[in-house]
Amino acid sequence: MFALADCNNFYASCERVFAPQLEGKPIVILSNNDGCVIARSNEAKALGVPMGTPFFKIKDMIQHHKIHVFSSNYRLYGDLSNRVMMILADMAPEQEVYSIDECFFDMRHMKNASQRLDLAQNMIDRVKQWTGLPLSIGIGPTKTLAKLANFLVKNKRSPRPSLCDWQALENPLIVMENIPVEEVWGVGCRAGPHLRRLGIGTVRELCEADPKRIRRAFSVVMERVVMELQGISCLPLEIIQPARQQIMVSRSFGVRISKKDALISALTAFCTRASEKLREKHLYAQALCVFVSANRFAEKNKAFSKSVVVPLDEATQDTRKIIHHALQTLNTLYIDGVQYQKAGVLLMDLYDKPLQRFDLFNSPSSGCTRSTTLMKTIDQLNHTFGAHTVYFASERLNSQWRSRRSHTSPSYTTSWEELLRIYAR
DNA sequence: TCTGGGGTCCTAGGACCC
DNA sequence: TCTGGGGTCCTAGGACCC
Repeated sequence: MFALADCNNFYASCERVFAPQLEGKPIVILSNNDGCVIARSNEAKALGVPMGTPFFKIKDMIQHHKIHVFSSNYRLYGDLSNRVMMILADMAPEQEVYSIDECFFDMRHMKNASQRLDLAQNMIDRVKQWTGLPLSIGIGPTKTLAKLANFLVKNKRSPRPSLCDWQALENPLIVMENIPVEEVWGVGCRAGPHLRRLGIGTVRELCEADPKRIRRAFSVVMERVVMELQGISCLPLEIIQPARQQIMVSRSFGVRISKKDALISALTAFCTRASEKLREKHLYAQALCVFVSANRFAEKNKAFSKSVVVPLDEATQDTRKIIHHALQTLNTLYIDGVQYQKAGVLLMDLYDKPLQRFDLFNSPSSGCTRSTTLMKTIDQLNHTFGAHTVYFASERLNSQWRSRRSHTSPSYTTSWEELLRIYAR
């Protein structure tokens, strides 16, 4: 048995924890650069704000319905997510953190359904009391069915308000009959229409399909989805996070930029952050990819995108080396006159130990330890005295590219300056 | 005018080996 | 006229997730 715990409308709920006057009011959260709607409160969903819409297309609607708008505040959401995950980890032995607002648990050890329901209810109550965040829990014999149980909770089709045990449903086939196939975990926007063309439109129809036929028409992934719906567990709990395979940092720019120094500045910032992530995870990169693009929504002949992969002769986690290679690459990518909209850096071929190829005739240089010490010192300074206490100078050449964030809430839980203030009269 | 960021896995096809 | 069989590894592109 698996349980899936999921925070309701996570980003919107995080904002509400520190702005309780917004309880019951419609809220939307925007992506970086205030581009698209990426989270909505129930009230905003009810008003018909679609997920993923560009903000500029719904500005009138926002004003008309007095919808509250927030730029995304990942420091706040990340911190609250950690708190929720820690609370839950304390209550159940085996936890897989699946995303910023979701985690799976192993519930095999729970003898009966009432024990499972009690534990789940305790989790919901404790998270609400300790963090102020609302949680839903779905329980099922496979991860996919636990997800589906969670869907029932979110859509108020569960017998209980915040949790649902698939095993306790009186007639699961009838329930499946009334859920469109697109709601299944693993069926995306491409497979949905394809399944419908094959005469499979509901979860029940997918559950009753022949797995081998589905495998031929799709792939082993969809075959597993069918089996999971049938109650055959194919996706185990992943308690130990598998090692990262790549680390990416990229941003859309606040305005279109055409000057090379703005791109240099942006890439320096991206490389700095990517290298920090590398060191946080104790990894070394053996290759990197640099990419730049112009407006991707332009007509085909105007849309422009270019990327270059650079293999490194030595795996590294040294920000200087990564910046050096990225900026060298920029010389071959940059075209005068292009209006750039986005750029990024991707670190690839990650290893948990440096792959060192020493010179056959010389002893290992001391460069390695010097580099480690320098990076550690920089990280410590920035950790102790705040981000950007020390940085690489080329980051400040031109800050034209910085993203728009016009509706940001304070970092209530991660910055002394931005703590919530309460006044007494 | 304006459209996010960061990941994973699978498959097909090409290159190469004996 | 007629051109094998059985592998591995790598990469690009597609699909999916939150």
